[in-house]
Amino acid sequence: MLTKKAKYGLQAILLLAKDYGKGPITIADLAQREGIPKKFLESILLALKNRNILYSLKGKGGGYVLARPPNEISMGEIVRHLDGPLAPVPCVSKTAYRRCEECEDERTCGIRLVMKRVRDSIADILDGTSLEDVLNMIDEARHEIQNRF
Amino acid sequence: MLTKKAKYGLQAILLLAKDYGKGPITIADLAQREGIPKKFLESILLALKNRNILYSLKGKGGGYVLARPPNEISMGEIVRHLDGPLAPVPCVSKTAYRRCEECEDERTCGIRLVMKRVRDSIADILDGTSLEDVLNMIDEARHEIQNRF
DNA sequence: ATATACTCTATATATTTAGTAGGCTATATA
DNA sequence: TATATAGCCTACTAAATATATAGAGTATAT
Repeated sequence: MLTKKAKYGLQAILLLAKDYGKGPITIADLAQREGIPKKFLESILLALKNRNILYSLKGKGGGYVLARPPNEISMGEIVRHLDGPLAPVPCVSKTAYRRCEECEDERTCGIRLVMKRVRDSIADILDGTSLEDVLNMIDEARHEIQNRF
Repeated sequence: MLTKKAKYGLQAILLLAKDYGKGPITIADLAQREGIPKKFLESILLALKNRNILYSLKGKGGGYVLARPPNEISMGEIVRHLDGPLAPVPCVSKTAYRRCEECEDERTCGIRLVMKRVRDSIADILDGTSLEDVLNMIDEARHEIQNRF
């Protein structure tokens, strides 16, 4: 399950992606528009900045902007940085592998064999979907709704 | 991330699947063989019994058995019952749908559009993999290791 | 100078996870 | 029918994680 942290982070970053190239947006503005506690969002955006997903400008007229264009930032990178590894068990994680202590032979662990498929599938989707892709998906969904009437 | 609860449950249930048809296995036996705290496993197996995944026999010679043959129990059913919905956000869950309060229009929410794909993919894998399938995967993995030498 | 806006450290609260303790109930079998 | 076996049920607790909040500090545009 996505935590609020990741969800808030994604909400804010999608606003930044939508207005990419139009200058910085303040934390206060993002927080208000999405109904996110300001102080909480502050710490989330800071984390994303440290990962070089966002860039910030201080002082008047300042705020946050994407550090890279929307097609160069994937959903996977964001979720991983805010919620940790995508893998359901650490022993199938590629970015944060950790052995299960008790596991006698990892290669023949049934749970691992299944969860590896799950991890690969999640990673394929999230790493294969950029912010630009998401914006396009939203547009498509909007058009579909229009065309129904 | 899978909780220990789900992991322990899966470990125990895979032992039961392997010896399906050979009579009941006690909690104490399962706990010892997998290094699981006995009392914790007790509550896990009870939950699986209430879901009609396991069946139990009391008294001497008693213990737990699968309530159905291994090909009729899916990984998805087990994980859902122990850890809750597979969906990363409640608004894309089929078994436990819940609306996001703040969300203005669910149909055009970017996070939802992406997470729906993730949910469907996880559900396809876990609901499409039975305990029998897992046992077969383990066997295949064993043979692969053999054939390397 | 001054207001704006991000940065950093510390703290608080709620919820979930991961257990533990102990008595109760049903059953096989001697 | 006594007894040991083995699951059932209720309650409690400790630790970790999630979800924030407070307040002082720092950089910057005007």
